[in-house]
Amino acid sequence: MVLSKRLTYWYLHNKRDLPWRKTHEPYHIWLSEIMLQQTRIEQGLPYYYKFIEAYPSVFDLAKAPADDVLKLWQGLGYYSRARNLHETAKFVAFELNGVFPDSFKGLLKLKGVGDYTASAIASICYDEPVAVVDGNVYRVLARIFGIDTPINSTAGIKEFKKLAQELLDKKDPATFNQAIMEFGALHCKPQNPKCGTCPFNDKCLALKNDRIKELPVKLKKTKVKKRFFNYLVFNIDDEKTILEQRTGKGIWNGLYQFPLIESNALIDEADLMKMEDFQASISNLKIELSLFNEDPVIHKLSHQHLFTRFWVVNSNEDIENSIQLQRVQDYPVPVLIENFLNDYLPDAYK
DNA sequence: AAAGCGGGGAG
DNA sequence: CTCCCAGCTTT
Repeated sequence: MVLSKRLTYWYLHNKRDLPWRKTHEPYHIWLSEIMLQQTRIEQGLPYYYKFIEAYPSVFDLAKAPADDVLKLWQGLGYYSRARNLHETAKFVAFELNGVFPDSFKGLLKLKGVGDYTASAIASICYDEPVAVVDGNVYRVLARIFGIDTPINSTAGIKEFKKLAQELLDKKDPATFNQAIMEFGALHCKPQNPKCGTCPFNDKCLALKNDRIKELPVKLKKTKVKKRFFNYLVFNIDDEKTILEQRTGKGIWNGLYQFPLIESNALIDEADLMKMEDFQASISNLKIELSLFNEDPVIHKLSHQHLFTRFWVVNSNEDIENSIQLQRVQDYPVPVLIENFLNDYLPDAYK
């Protein structure tokens, strides 16, 4: 039997009941696909529900303030996705009269939509025969066909896309694409794949050659960089503080945080007082410093470990641009800040 | 071609 | 601890 037939048979009997599988509306499919980029379904699911409730149509999303969108995205990570999501919503709503492009080529032009996402939307919404290649597809194909070309090499990306496109059921690309991904997620898993009950265990080259654990091949892991964050949590008359919005190309672009002093190592109060950035932050204020956490919080990102200390800067003099402490939770903040706030803010403020 | 971008779950 | 997740963009 051809691969696509076995795959779709497996899919029909094993697929999960997911909300975006009840619709072919481009807005909902697009929203789910952006959210699920590099994100597990279990993690993205609650966000999907939140977004379709807050923004039932692309027009609602387009009209929303950027900070509201980021706030709703808070905790999901890769925040450029949220910024691109909003940009694309505005483009579709205001430039395309709310109608999404109806082809792979057209979809590919949208911000935040790459080869995978354009293929997913085009196949699911418009039955266009374009194969998706996500992490699941790489794994399933690498194993069944015993391919050891690195999946994140230029050659690998080309090779796997070509193979997936050949295998694709051109008559029902929507089902095939979702089937191969679901199969990778539930059956041909990274660890402990269920080879014993696999519909392909008669032909899988990786199983035959005992290479399940080697495939797929992925090029080198990046090394983690250590950074040292000192947040200045201003406490003005026990009612106000300062937040700043992150800008630029680094982590958490667009999110808010307390004034940050970054150092090259863990520092004490005396070191902090000597730093120019710190002196500039407090200007001529009369302050009293207290360290909130002696043991730094180690916030782990994919490529960085952030050793973080929160310094409470008490003062009775007001500062320009200060905001009410209660208002802090209205701003989109990194999980690192959110966790701190849950420890720091009295219950009355939450 | 390589680097950068989050947070969380599984083993 | 390591690996990886319905990847994309920038350099």
